[in-house]
This record gives sequence, structure tokens and C-alpha cells, in this order.
Amino acid sequence: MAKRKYWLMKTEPDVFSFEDLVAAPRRTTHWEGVRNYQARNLLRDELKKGDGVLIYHSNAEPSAVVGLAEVVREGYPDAAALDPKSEYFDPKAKAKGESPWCVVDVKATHRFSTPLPLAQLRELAPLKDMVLLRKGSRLSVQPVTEAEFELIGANGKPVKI
DNA sequence: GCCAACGTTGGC
DNA sequence: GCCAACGTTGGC
Repeated sequence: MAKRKYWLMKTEPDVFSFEDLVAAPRRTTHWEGVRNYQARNLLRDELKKGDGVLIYHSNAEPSAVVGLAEVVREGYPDAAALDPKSEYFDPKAKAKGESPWCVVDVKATHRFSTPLPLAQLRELAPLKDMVLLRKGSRLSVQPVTEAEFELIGANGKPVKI
């Protein structure tokens, strides 16, 4: 099996929070609604079963990494793009008859007993090159190095769910 | 609520 | 193919 890789996924807790993921059946959901090609390509090609995921709350008080998850199913089409009732509906995808967008299934594994807010992440010197902390970084699915994942994991004091 | 950064759209 | 206009993200 290929070496485990690491990712960070953003979500707005008002829309879908980490606790919503924990409350979902089997603590698993398909990570729908990514509508950016760069992020789509990662979901489609790069995220593999068993990869580690940092769950990050954006537009939150405070914005923070709040827990860990794992990829349990690799990329497949995001059906929400074809559903007119979904807020992620994509008329162009509907016209084409197939969804160009991708989801993976992620499962919550650990809750941080100490969520790590942005300000605190910025204080950790080894994270200075982290994608999340780059100015203007908006990518909602982004790569994380093993060192970054381990450091953030340790600092968050994760508790197995 | 403001606004900087970024991605996408569409006129030409 | 250029680029201005527009929409979205997301920190503050």
C-alpha cells in the first residue's frame, strides 16, 4: 500500500461542523460541494483510502483545526451537482448529464480536546510554510506534510472517538 | 461589515 | 488570448 498522505479540509461549522460529522451514521459522510478545480483534482486523484485529514472550521469563532478524520472511500462523482434541490447544484453539469465534481468519504476518528485556532497555528514555527497559513490561501482541500500533521495532531491532544 | 486575494466569466 | 468585471472565500 502506498504511503499514507495527509490533507486538510475546510468546512464552515454553520453549514457542516465536525460535530455534524461525528453525529453522522458511522461518523462518515461524503465531502460534497467542492467547486474548485484544483481541489477537485486532489479529491479525484490524490486522496487515498487511509489518508489522514485535519478538519478545519473556517468562518468560525475562532477558526480552528478541531479534529481528525480519515479517507474511507476514494474519489467518485458528486451527485449533488445534478440535484436541482441541492445548494451545490451545478446547471452546467446538469446540462452535460454528468457531474465533473468529486467527493470522497471521510470518517471522523479523533476530536481535539484542545482545538487549535489560527493564531496558535501561526505561533508554531515549523508551520510557517503551511498552505493554510499562506496569505490569500483559499483552497478547501489542501495537502499537509506528515510533519505538519503530526505536530498539529500532538498539539490538539486528540481523543479517539 | 470591510476588504484583500483569488477564480471565473464574458466581451472584444 | 487578453483582461476587466464580477462573485466568492475567509480573516479580521
